[in-house]
Amino acid sequence: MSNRATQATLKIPKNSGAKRRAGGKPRPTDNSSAIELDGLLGHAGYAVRRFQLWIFQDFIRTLAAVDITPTQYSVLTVIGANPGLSQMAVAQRLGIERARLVHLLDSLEDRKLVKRIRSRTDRRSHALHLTAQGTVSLRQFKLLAAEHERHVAEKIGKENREQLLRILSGFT
Amino acid sequence: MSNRATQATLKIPKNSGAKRRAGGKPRPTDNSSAIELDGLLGHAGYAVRRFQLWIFQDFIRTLAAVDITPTQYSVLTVIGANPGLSQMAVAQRLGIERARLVHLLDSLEDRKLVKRIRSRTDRRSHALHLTAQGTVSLRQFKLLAAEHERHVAEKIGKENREQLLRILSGFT
DNA sequence: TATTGTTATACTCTATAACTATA
DNA sequence: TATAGTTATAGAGTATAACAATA
Repeated sequence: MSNRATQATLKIPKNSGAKRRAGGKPRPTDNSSAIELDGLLGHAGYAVRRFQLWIFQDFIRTLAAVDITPTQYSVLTVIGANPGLSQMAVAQRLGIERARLVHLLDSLEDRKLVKRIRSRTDRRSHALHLTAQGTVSLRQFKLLAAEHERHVAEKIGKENREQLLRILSGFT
Repeated sequence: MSNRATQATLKIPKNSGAKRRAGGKPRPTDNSSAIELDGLLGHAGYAVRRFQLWIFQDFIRTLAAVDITPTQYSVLTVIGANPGLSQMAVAQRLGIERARLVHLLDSLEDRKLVKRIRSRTDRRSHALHLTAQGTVSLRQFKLLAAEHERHVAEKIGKENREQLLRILSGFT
């Protein structure tokens, strides 16, 4: 009923910015820039959603060569910083469903970036570790992620980016 | 390949905050608050994603009684402020796929909030209007949305919310 | 009994292509 | 030919429930 999905996924348009409209008389439906957004502009959620679309698109574009999404990056980073973590712990920490993390890890394990090691103390759980290759790769991913972060700074300004991080520091 | 979906949907946990862990000795996987987030904290995208999850959850919770999602609200608001707009125009303006907007409008039309009127000048397109009931309802939705916005201000601070809107004002 | 990881199902959203009716 | 709206399909993500192994 109220458990509704309200996406913020992405979309990297192939024909970005191209194709405006050749000639002919402009029709009322055409002047998209003149469309009134009304109250929407006063809503933090709207701005944040649009910003997140941009930021995720840029992240994916910047890390396209290594084929790593923001979610994959966050999983790798947390495992790298906390070797031996269980799947439950990673899922809770990042707010990912544990059922979904299974598939994410399947993929990362197939790519030899992560390994699951059966815990000896609690054989129900898996201790998560980066592989040697995963450790090396993550270093490269971090360089690219830093580049993405510079794009953010360019887009909204260095000072503004820092203020943003400060304002949202409570959401970890 | 790089056109990947990197969600930010939501999840309103039924058992919010409950169920921690009764007794027994704490296990290494249990101290979620001690888990190192490493570089993630320096990324605007991570903070923004977490913030958006919170904000959408609160929006949905606050408008649960009227069963309106952020996306539905944005569509209604734009139509209300720009009567006669075509579906293409709304879709472009809000960054919604036109194929998806069809279903969104089907639902809003079923609920008698919106009506599609065949354009007389271009019979391919529909001019979108709020119904009388839609106009009345939207006023109520806006009151609830304003209440949601106050929650945001309480959460991050009045000043911070205004700074946020200013920083992200470019993303419309 | 409870928890971890897993599998499975239903639903939402994105991306895409194709179809129709108009232009 | 091109465009607006529609329909359909595939993939990603969320929400849930159920199951096996283990605690």
